[in-house]
Amino acid sequence: MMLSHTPPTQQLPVRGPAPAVRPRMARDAAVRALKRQIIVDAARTVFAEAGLEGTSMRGIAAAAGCTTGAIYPYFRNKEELYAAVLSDSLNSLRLHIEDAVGRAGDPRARVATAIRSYFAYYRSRPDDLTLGLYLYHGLKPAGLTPELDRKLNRRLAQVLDVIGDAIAAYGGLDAEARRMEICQTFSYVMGLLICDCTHRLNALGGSAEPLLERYTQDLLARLAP
Amino acid sequence: MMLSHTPPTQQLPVRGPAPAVRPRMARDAAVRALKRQIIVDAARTVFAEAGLEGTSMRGIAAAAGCTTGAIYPYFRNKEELYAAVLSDSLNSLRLHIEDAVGRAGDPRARVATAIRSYFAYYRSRPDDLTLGLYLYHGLKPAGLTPELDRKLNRRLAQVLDVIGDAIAAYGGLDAEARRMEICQTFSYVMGLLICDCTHRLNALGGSAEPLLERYTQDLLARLAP
Amino acid sequence: MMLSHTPPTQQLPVRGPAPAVRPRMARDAAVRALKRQIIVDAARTVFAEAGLEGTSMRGIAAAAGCTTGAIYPYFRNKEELYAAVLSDSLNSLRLHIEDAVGRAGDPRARVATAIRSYFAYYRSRPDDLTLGLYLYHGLKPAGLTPELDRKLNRRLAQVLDVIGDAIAAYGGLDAEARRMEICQTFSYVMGLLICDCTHRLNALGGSAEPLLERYTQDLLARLAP
Amino acid sequence: MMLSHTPPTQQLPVRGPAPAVRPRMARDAAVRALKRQIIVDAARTVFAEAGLEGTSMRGIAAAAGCTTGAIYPYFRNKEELYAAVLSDSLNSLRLHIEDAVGRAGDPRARVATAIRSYFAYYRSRPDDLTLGLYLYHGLKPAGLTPELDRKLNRRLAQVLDVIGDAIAAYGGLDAEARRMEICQTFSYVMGLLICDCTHRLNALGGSAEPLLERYTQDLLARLAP
DNA sequence: GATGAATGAGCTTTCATTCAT
DNA sequence: TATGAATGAAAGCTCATTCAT
Repeated sequence: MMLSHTPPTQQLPVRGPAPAVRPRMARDAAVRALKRQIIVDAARTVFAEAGLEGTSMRGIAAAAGCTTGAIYPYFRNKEELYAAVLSDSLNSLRLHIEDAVGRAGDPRARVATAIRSYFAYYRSRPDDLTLGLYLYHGLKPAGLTPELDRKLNRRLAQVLDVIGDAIAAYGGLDAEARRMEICQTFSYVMGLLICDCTHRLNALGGSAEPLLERYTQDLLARLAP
Repeated sequence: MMLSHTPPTQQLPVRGPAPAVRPRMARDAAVRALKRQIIVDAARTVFAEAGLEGTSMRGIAAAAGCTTGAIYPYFRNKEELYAAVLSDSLNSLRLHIEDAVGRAGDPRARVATAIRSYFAYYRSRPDDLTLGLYLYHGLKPAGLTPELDRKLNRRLAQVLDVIGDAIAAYGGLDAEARRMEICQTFSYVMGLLICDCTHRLNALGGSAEPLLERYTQDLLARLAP
Repeated sequence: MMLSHTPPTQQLPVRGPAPAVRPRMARDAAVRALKRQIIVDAARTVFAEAGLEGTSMRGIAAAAGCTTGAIYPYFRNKEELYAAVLSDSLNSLRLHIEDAVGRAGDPRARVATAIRSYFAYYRSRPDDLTLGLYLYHGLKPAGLTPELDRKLNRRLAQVLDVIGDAIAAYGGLDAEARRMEICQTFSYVMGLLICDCTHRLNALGGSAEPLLERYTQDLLARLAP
Repeated sequence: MMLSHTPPTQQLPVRGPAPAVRPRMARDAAVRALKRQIIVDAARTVFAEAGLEGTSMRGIAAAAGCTTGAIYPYFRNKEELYAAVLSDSLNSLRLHIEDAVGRAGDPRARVATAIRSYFAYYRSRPDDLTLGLYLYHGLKPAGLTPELDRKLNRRLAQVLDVIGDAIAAYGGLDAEARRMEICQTFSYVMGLLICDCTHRLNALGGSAEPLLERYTQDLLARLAP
C-alpha cells in the first residue's frame, strides 16, 4: 500500500508484462518511496509524543536517522509532513473498518461492526486521534492548507462511506437519510472518543464501551426495518 | 460577576453596616481584580486566534496594553493564565445554561432548553471550544497541571449537573441512569460541536442544528415517562 | 558594633550625660539600624548561596522578610549592599584576629596566632572568601565603585595591621621590611585559601594546614632575632 | 597547534603517503576547526571584559561576527564555551613555561625560570587569571561540570608538573616533598597574582616582582643541595 | 518607611528553513 | 540527494530599579 503524497511516487508499483524495461528508474522510485515512508513513520511517533508544535524537524530527523535537510526533498513543510502522517492514518483506518465489516455476517452485524471497529481503531491508537484534533487549530498560515484540507476531507469521506453503506443497507435509507445518520454517528463517536481520551468521561464516572453499545442499540432499534 | 482567582479578592463586595472601614483595601483589591480581568480577556482573544502554543506572552501583553513583565504578578505561567481563561469560560457557560433553563416552562422544555443552550453557547463562541480542546494535548509537564485539571473538572461537573438535573427530573432517572445520560449527551454535543466547527459536517453535507434537534427528540422519546 | 555605611546612622549610639533629651530620635535610629542589619545578614546568606550575579534583590528581600522596595531606602544599589556585606565581614575578621592575638603569649606565639587565625577565619566561613573574590571582576560600571573600593581597602589595611604589628614586633623590622612581610604573607595565605577552597589543593594531593604550618615556621626562622 | 574539542578534528593533520585521498574531509574539518577557534577567541575577549555572567551569547556572537545560533553547533552551552576558553589558556600556559624552561641553563636557573615564566604569563594576560577565578563560584549546576572540572584539573596538573620537575631536579626531592613544594609555590604565586591584579598590593604599598624574587630566593636557599 | 505592580531591557536557547558544499 | 552550519526571529521568563500609593 503506497500512501504517495507527491505525484512522482505514483510511477512506482507498475509491475506487469514489461518488468525489465526501466529497472533503474523503478528501483530509484522504490528507494525514494521507502525513505519517504521512514520519515513519515518517524514523524508519527514524534508528533504523538511531543505534539504538533512541540515537535521539531530536528527531532523528526533524528528519529528517522537522517538530518533535517534530508527531509525537505520529500516534504516542503512541517505541515505537509503532518498532512502525510494524517493521510496515512485515515487510510489505514479505512482498511481496518473495511476488513472488519467484510468479515461480519448479516446487515445488522455489519452496522454494529462498522461502528465498533471505527471506535476501536482510535481507542487503540489514541495518538492518531490527538493528531487529528490538531486539524482544528494550530496549522498556522502556511501555503497549501486548503488543498491539504480537501484531500483529507476526501479520505475521511471514504472512511465514513463504509459506515454509511452498512447503515443504509440495513435501514433501507435514501441518500438524504443516509447522510444524516452518517453525520449523527460520526459526531457521536468522535465526541465519545475525545471525552474518553481526555479523561473527561472518567471524571464524570462514565465508561466508553457501554455508552457506545447503548448508542448502537438505540440506532439499530430506530432503523429496524 | 467577579471571577476572582486569588482568594483575597473575595473580600471585595462585603457590603454591610461598616462600609467605610477599609475603603483603601477594598479599592486596591478592586483595582487588582480589574487589571487581572483585562489580562484574562486579552489572553482569551489571542489564545483563540493563535492557539495555545502559537500565542506568546508578548502577544497577550500587547493585547492587554501592558508589558510582559506586568503579567507575572497575576499569573505565574502561561499555563496558569490559560487555566484562568478556561475557568472563566466554564463559569459563564454555567451561568448561561442556568439562566436559559430557569426561564423554560415544563420539564420537557427544560431538557430541550438545557441541551440547546449548551450547544448554542459554544456555537456562538467557537473560541471557547477551541480553547477547551487544548486540554487534550500540549500542556507539557508544568508545575501545577494536576491541580488545575482537578479544578477545571469540577467546573465542568457543575455545568453538566444543570443538564443532568433537567434530564433526571423529566425521565425520573436514578443516579446511575442519570450519569449515563449525562455522558451520552455530553459526548454527543461535544462531538457535534467539534465536527461542525472544524467544518467536517459541512464537508459531509450535514447541518448541525437539525442534527441536534433530531438527537434531542430521540432522547426525549426514549425518556418519555 | 555598628557597621554604618550611610552617614545618618552615625548619630546613633551617642549615650552620655543627657540620655533623655531626644529619646524618640534615638529609638528611630536604633530601629533603622536594626532593619538595616537584617537586610545585610539576609544578603550575606543569599549572596553566599547563589553568587553575586545569581542573587536577585527579590531573593534578598524574601530572605529578609520584606519587599524589594524596602531595601532601597537603606542601600542605593545591589552593589552598595554587597559592599556592606563585605565591610561587615572584614570588620569581624579584624575582631577575630585581634581577639586571638590578644590571648597569645610571647611575640613568637603572636605571629603564629595572627597568621593561623587569619587563615582559620576564612576557612570556617568560605562564603566570605567567595564574596571577597567578587571584588576582582563583575561589579559592573556603577556609580560609586572607587569610593567603595577605598573604603574596603582601608578596612583590609586595618586587618593586616594587626598581623603586621605582630611580625614587626617579633622580628624588629623597620617600616619597609614590615610592609614587605605583610604583602608576602597576605599573598600566600590568600592563595592558599583560594587553592584550598577551589579544591585545587585536593586535586594536587596537598593539604592546607600542614602547608600553612610550614610557611609559618619558615617565616619565623627567617625573622628570628 | 590545534586545540580540538571534538574528536573528529583529530583526523586533520594526518599527512602521509596518500595526502590526496580525502582532501574534502580534511578541508571541512579544517574549516570547522577554524570557525570554532574564532568563536573561542571572541569568547575569551568578551568573558574577560564582562565577566562570566555578565557576558551574553549575543555579545560573544557579535564579537565573533556571527549570530547566536551559529555558536551552538560548536558548543552546547555557555559553560562548554567557557571551558573551551579556559582549556585553551591552560594549554598555552604550559607551552609558555615549557619553552622558557627549555631555554634555561643549569637546574637552579630552571627553577627560577619556571616560577618567573608562570607568573609572567598571567601578569601579561590578566584576563586569563580572571577567567580562571570564575571556577570558584558561578558555574551553576549545569550538565557536565564535573567532567569539565576533571578535564581542567588534568590540564593544570600538566602545567604544574613542569614546575615540579624543575624543583625536584634541583633539590633532589622525593615524591612527597615535591608535591608539597608544588602546592606551596602554586598557592603563593596564585595569591600574589590575585593580590596584584586586584590592586590590593598597590594599596598596601607592595610591588609584585620584588616579592616574587624574594620568594624565589628563599625557596632556592631552602632547597640548596 | 513600605508596598508591590510596572517598566524595559535583557537573558539563553530553540526553531523552521535555506544553502553552499 | 544529503549534509549540517547558518540565519534571523522568536520564545518564556527574570532582572534591578522606579514610583504611585
